[in-house]
Amino acid sequence: MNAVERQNKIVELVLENGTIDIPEICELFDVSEMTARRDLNELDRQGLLRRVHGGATANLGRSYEPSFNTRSVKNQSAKTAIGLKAAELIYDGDSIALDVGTTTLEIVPGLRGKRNLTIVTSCLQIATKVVDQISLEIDARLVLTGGIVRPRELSMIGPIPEQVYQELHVDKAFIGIGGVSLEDGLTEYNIEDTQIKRMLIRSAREKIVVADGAKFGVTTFASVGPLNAIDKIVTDKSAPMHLIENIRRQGVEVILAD
Amino acid sequence: MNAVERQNKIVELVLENGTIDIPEICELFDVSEMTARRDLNELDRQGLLRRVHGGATANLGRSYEPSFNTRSVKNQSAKTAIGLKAAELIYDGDSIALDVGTTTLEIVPGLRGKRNLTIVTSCLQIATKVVDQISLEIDARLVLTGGIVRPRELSMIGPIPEQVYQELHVDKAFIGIGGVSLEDGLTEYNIEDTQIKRMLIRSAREKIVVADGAKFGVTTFASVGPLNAIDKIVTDKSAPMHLIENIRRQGVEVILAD
DNA sequence: TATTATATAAACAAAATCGAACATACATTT
DNA sequence: AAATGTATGTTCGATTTTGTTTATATAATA
Repeated sequence: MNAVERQNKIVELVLENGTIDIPEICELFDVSEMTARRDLNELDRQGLLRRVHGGATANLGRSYEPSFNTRSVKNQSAKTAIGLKAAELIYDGDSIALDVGTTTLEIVPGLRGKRNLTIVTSCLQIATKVVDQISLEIDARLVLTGGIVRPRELSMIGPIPEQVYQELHVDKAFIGIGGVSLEDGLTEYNIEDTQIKRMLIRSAREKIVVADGAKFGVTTFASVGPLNAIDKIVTDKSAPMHLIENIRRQGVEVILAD
Repeated sequence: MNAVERQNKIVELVLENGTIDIPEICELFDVSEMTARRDLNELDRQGLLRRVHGGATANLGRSYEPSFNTRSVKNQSAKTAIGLKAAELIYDGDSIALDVGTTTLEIVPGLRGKRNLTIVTSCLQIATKVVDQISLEIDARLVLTGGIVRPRELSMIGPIPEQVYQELHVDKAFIGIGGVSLEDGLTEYNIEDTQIKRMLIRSAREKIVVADGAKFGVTTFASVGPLNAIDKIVTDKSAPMHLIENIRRQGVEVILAD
């Protein structure tokens, strides 16, 4: 077992149990305390966990966003279903923007077979997936916003994408979000994201949020906008029914994936 | 069992188990450690897995590499050497721009270990490779220009990258090129590329062309600029000596990789 | 607060791993 | 047959990772 493998397992364990301590690591992987410490320090540096005296804990504060890989596992099947359902809203010839996120990423497989799309995104991972799965020349045109690449999300931020979104106009924007609540509207983990999401929303004729049920009733760090800033929400049946009803009364169409 | 066959099996195993180590390969295929290492290094270079100390781990999300790969096996070892040599021109703290190309792509491995870099590129493939190989948060900041993604080269073109290059200024630009000749200077296959390359050259304090020997004495379709628009050329020993001498006389420093 | 137990980082040592250089074997080309 | 090219193995110094020791820092408890 090499270092990388061991560190991955440590992260898994921490995410599962919420915490880990040095002796536990020593025993599990048969390494010295020093190695265990070095691993934890490195993982803390990478932001994958939080180092504490004697061990480490999961890194799940309110303004902390779980890293892409970690997040994508959670609720995966719901997200896949939501992504496919959302893709049904896209027609041949549409220009669409795909926001950063694990749910928006799941829209990509649903694009197969659609013709003459223009896809705008500020997420490197989505771009890669589009290139992998779609025949670009014939069926789609891919536009990247550019910007400073954030290491974990592989999203691009800064003045470049803001300016680009200001100048581009798409038919439909699909927006990923950290939390959806009646009181606080749409909220996001990261303040840098909120600005881009706002521009994205402004640049689109139709604004569609994709969010699995676990996001409902949740408020995260930074506000993106009120609920009525958007037109539709695509979610799954695990979303609380009373919240859905309430959101619908505010004029937002809520679509449920099965 | 030949090398290719063995390497295919290794990739399969890694995809299946998520990881593999050197002794495992030695035993399974009855080869020396050195061969196992060479295989893993080669597969890492191809992007089929990620090399780590003691073995390799799976590398997801890069399945578009092979198509690119088949195109560019030619002069690969020369390009690798040129890339490494060119990387030696980069110092800690530098901001650099990496142009589209198979040779510029080979600069990326040479960036390992350098600190505090800012890397600007309009090539999706280079971006992916940087993300895979460099520890972004600490060692480098990656900026993508954005733009319309060209299906085959995975480079970005159009008004967005032109504007971005106009507004950014880097210490060193590394430029890939289709042909270098005394009469016609620097030329490129594609007219869309020339405009971007010109902006790139203008935005950099030091302009460095990377080109294997086969590009010398060659004129392709569209002109990028005269030879004296650049400061240095990094190439290999297969470049015709009389041309090199002549280029040097024009005040362009020519660096030979071994 | 003072004391004790535990955890920590730094420095050094040991082990594993690495890659460069060269050697060998075999196939292909000239 | 000779020359060239390719794949592989071997050796060895360099590098990376891990372990051990020790002085210091931190937490728990009296």
